[in-house]
Amino acid sequence: MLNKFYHTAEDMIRHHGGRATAGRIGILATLLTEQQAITHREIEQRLPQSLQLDRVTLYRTLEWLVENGLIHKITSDDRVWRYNANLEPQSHQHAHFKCTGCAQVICLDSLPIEQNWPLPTGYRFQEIELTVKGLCANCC
Amino acid sequence: MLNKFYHTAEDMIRHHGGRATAGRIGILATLLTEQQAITHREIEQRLPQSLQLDRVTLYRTLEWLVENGLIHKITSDDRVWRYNANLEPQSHQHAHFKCTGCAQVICLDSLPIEQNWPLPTGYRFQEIELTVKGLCANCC
DNA sequence: TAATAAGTGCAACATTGTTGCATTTATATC
DNA sequence: GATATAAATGCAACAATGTTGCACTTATTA
Repeated sequence: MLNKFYHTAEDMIRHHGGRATAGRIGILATLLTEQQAITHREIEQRLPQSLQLDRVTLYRTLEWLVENGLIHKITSDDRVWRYNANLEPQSHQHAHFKCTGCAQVICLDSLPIEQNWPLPTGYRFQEIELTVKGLCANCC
Repeated sequence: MLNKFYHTAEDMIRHHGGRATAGRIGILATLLTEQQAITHREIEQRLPQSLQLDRVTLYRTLEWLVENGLIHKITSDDRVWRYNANLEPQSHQHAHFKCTGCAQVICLDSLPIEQNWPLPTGYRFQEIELTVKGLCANCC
């Protein structure tokens, strides 16, 4: 199952002019398999034993993947970044759902986010961060 | 100017059955004077020299004020909590604006947040966190 | 004024993320 | 295929934010 994503991951990385290292491919493939956004620590745990990376390398690789638009990272109230692969590169503007029971985070692509927010005069809109909190199906 | 808020702060604290200590009153009064949400560190800097509190006490006092609904705290992408006094106790559900230039955070009470978000089946809505990012009047 | 629970200060710790620098490696070129 | 080189990695140390345990102090009650 994971193998399928290794090839995809390598392609995505090469398309962005980056070196296709084992670390990058493994990390991106791991994120591609996930149906949810996961933390640095969770990524570490899911990497195969043949691919044990240094914490710092993982942080730097994630940063590179974000900068190149292959993944995106999500703020949360527990002060931990969560990462999710960008299946469709163009749609970064979407909302997220966080379960207050198990801390699971998923992307809510279905939520359209209009950009007409009434700000104080003199303020300029850039982007919006929207997190819906509640209980997931398992925690209900 | 600050004195006016000390009396208000003390009243608010006593109404909630808490001890009216110098620390609590000073911290709440400081937050009441602010037109924006400020961080733990900024609160520390704004406290009068006659009231120098331990970091831990400040954290615990803020926690108490949040639990008692006198202030609320706001997540941000820089992993730092920001605190704001609750002028109208009932209206916790509002959006925030964060300036990407100076990191200033203000409350956008004018934004109505409807609660009809289409979640996956089996999911239950609890609350919503909404942060609009952009440039404030000073940074434009 | 004294008793007591509530609040505070200090030290140590935990978690998450970052920086500097030497070493290793993927890729381009020969 | 061998080699040069920039890019990526690993290690150690550090930084920022927040938490825990426990002894001490203080606001409140009686």
